[in-house]
Amino acid sequence: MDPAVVGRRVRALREERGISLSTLARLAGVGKATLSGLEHGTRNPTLETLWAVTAQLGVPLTAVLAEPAATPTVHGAAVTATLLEVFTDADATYELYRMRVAPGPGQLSPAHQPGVTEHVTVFAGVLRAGPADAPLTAPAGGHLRWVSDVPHSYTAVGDEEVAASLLLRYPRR
Amino acid sequence: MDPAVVGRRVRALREERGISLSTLARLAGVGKATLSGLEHGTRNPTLETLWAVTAQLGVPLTAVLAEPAATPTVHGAAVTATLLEVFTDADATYELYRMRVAPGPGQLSPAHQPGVTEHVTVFAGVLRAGPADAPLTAPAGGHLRWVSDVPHSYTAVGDEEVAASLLLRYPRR
DNA sequence: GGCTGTCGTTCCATAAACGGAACAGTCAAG
DNA sequence: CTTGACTGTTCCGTTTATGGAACGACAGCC
Repeated sequence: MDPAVVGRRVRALREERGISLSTLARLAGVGKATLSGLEHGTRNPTLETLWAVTAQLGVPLTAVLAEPAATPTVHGAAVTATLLEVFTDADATYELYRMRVAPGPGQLSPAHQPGVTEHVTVFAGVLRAGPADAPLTAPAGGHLRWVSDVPHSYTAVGDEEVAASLLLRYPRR
Repeated sequence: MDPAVVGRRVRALREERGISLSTLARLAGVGKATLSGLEHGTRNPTLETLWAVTAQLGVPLTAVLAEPAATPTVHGAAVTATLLEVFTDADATYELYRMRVAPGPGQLSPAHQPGVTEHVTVFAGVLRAGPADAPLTAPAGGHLRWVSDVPHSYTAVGDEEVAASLLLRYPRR
């Protein structure tokens, strides 16, 4: 992470709108010194400060945070998954992944916590996945679901790479 | 913006991974007091702190900041859907949505082109959806699938808002 | 020339976020 | 029961982010 990048984006957004540092500081209710240091990357701003500034600029917080696009969390050799979204409700937290499974030998993943379930919707290719001792198979358009508190596997059937969405559901304890 | 929401997400992500507050604090190189206060929402964390924690959790900063809100394409009164991804392969085009259905009267959507299918995975709440004359019902964790070349409906059963993922499959003609 | 306004930076006392240590609570082993 | 390792919270001294004030620089105007 690079605070200088965040600072450059804030400054760029401010100058796009043609307002001065002094004015933005006053509107956002932060000190000029704070905003100056933030734009220079010489400070380590507080969430509250960054929020006040970006809200006044009319952009979401995420617009100024330097993100390496996505976060390719490589599960292993055959599977690559990128986290699309995390959300929580009263009963559970969910992680939604976009998943690709390369053809060839599959991949084994260790067990998760008790009660965790996985939900897969296959976009393309044919996927065999589920508990390692009893995997299920789904073609494009199909859907799989299993309790993943045991070791489980992902395998692409045939030569085509599998594209799917993977939803991990973690019940609240 | 609500620091308590950020804190809840951090805690949820940590507990999903089954690691203790003490361990995460040590791995992320922050104090336990800092992490405790962050999870409770009683602190106003620094970007550096939040970055260290989320990086250790393996999620982007945006995952804990309360604003995904990329492209809200409001289907109508009861249903709001945000497009997460578009995917095309040799046979079809897919659109993956995150969908919310508000409790109360449902919503009717007109027919799509012939051959279009919808696949819904319910995360929370109970959803009744499908062809208007023969809707299907699925609880949290359930999955629905229908050919949507006829008018179809979405209705939340009960008082709870429904969260779901919606996959639209458009066959290539 | 002086005067006035605004620009962005720097100085500085205050407030608060920080990490380490001490704390009570829980669980398992002996 | 005692011990030990662990949990998460709270206390507290240190570090640092904060906002107001002072600063020099520049522009327009008299």
